[in-house]
Amino acid sequence: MKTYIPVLEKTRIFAGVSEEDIFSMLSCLDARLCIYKKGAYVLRQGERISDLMVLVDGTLHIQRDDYWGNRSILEQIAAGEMFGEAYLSPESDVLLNDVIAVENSAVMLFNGKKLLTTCPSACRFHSRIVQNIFFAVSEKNRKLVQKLGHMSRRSTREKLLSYLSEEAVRQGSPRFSIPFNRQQLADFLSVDRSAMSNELGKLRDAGFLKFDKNYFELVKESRA
Amino acid sequence: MKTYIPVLEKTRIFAGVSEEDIFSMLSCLDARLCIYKKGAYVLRQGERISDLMVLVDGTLHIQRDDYWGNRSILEQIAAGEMFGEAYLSPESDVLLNDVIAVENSAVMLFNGKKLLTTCPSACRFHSRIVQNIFFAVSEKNRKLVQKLGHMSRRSTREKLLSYLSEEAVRQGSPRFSIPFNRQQLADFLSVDRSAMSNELGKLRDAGFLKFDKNYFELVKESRA
DNA sequence: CTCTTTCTGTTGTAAAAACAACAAATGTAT
DNA sequence: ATACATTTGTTGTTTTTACAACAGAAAGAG
Repeated sequence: MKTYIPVLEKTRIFAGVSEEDIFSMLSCLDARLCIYKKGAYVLRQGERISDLMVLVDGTLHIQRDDYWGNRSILEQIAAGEMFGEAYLSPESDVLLNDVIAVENSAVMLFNGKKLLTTCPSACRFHSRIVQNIFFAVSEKNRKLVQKLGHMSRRSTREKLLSYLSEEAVRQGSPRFSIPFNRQQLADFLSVDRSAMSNELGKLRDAGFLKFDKNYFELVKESRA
Repeated sequence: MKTYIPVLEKTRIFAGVSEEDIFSMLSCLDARLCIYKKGAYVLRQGERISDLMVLVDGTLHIQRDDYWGNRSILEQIAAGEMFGEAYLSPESDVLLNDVIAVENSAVMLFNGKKLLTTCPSACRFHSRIVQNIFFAVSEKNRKLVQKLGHMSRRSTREKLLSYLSEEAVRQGSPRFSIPFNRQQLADFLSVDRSAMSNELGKLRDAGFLKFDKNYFELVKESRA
């Protein structure tokens, strides 16, 4: 578990807290480490959780498969990011989504109640951490709204352009890589993969963008 | 402003705080009251805010009109609910959406910074309030995820059934009213109004549901 | 009450997406 | 290197949606 303290130091939740202080807080927060193989479920729809989780290694997808087998990916979690923060409230219901490991991953769990209530021992950074979590939930909130912005577009083309142009802005360059393959991107935008591939082809032919695998380049001068 | 203290007492943010205590905190939190006429903009896309807002009277829509005029309603805010909580973080960017009053409304503003940092005067309930806001953001988070669940459905029919069945669960009855008219519901689900009306007719004819205006009734035995 | 505006359901048409099936390209394991 | 599995692009068909236009119902104003 000690191995991952340098990772924790760089996470949002422990922003502004030194490695030694993190170490001293681990036991106070009931910290545990769980390892998941690629493809394994980390959490399942319908579960009830009360821990805050931090992905310290690997990649996760928060997703849901509906009754007919349509998968939709809500979010990709990268190492250093937390998840489950929205379920720390006492009145929160069961999980609505599955969380699966898309590659071998390690997750660190922290007792939610102890995180939110002042602990008896000397956790000087307690209020700082609560505020950090609050900001993190806020940020996730804004991300969800942004994603809703993509999803609310009517056509596959618009969804693609909405997502890709946001990604270009976010990564600060018209040339960027996305963290999805085609099927995953389709699941993320909730569209059909082949139809999306087709639309990508049209956008390329119309001069809007170039791409190779998960590498994209948006082009200003389109000869549409 | 005093008029609305009983309203504030019933809000999430002031849960567990008495009317007198709320009154004494108003000045400490820079409380201000703003009145908006039906149809007026409360906030506009691109603005930067640092206040937490509580709707004390009326109804608001958080929505966005895209370049081509397609409106999408992200959320309806009812009296007693707060908004803007996700923008209290220092690193938050400009607003992505408009907020408009769908009926005459009154909004109370609180200084975001003062809410999050302990104030010099005797605000005994400060940490309680911070936690309240945290839970509120978490709840909004879960709501957004739920809405994403509707939006990720492929067809108008599935979107409708997803939304309506959730509403039935939420209101604890297969008979319920929704807070939208047809155009607003279409904007909320990001579909075409006439196509949606058509689909509603088909669902009614197939025996899935009955409706009259914004009153709906889901039927178990469908003769589809 | 009458006029006007808004809201809702219906229909036909054009456009787009889902679906299915397949081939080419790429990646992986042995 | 070969065999096998996965990913991606392409095409044709079917289904669904968006769009437009309109008529009846309901609501609101004078």
